[in-house]
Amino acid sequence: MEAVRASHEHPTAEDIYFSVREKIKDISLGTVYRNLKHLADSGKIKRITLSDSPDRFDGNTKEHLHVCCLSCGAFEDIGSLPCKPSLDREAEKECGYKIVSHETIFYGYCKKCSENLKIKN
Amino acid sequence: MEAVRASHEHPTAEDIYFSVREKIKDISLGTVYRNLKHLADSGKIKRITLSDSPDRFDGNTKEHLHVCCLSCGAFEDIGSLPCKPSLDREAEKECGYKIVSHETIFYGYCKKCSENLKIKN
DNA sequence: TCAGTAACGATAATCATTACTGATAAGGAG
DNA sequence: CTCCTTATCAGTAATGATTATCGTTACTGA
Repeated sequence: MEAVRASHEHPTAEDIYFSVREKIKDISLGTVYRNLKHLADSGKIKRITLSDSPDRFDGNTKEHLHVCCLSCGAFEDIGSLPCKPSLDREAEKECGYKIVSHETIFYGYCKKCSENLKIKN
Repeated sequence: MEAVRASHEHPTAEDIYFSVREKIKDISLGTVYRNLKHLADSGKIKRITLSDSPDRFDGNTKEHLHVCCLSCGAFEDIGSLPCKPSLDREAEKECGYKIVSHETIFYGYCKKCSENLKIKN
């Protein structure tokens, strides 16, 4: 839990594994997965699933936006752009579901990758 | 391609496999995966990745919203709710990425599942 | 007709994740 | 303290979706 909260970089299970190993030298990867699952199921952390990359975990459970680089896979928060809090209610009216949350991910190219691509073309 | 377009229910690779098999009786699952990958990579269809379920594919490449049932896994479009077209530009300004698209998924409980849950409690 | 390429079916390999298995430790109840 | 229960762990096997490989077959165009 500390390890997930400490990192602001949406660590993967493996990242967590290595960071926890600095304190608990013989913890096993299975234990990390098990506890991440418990934390995610109980809502204390958030699991983020992307294609072509292992799941990431986010200690910040407040709704916020994410952006993902299609070239290098970098994954960051978009801190400041507000997400309309009324959106869930609107969606609820539209589809008849009881909405509890939503997740928005932007896809694009980070600064470094867009420059590399420009040079190549 | 036809099979993906024909279904409006965000089929999984396996769904596609069975539906294509009605026309091409001995097509293999590998071929289905291979072609779905080509179509998705070239932008002709969209791949949707969720946790705890296989990837789904969407023949409708126009931006639109999705909703997913946390209990039964049902997955549908939210047809009518508009997604602000300016959102990508706003996000771009905030994070410095060159944004090309975004994906929003709402999570909640479908009609049937919310009723079942009410009865249980 | 034939070389070159593209796509296929079948199956093996991969990789993230989860399940299983003993072993060990912790917390009562008597 | 001793027995019993419960929980957690490390280590490892199993799972399941997806991708890669391989040998073969189908298509194309000169």
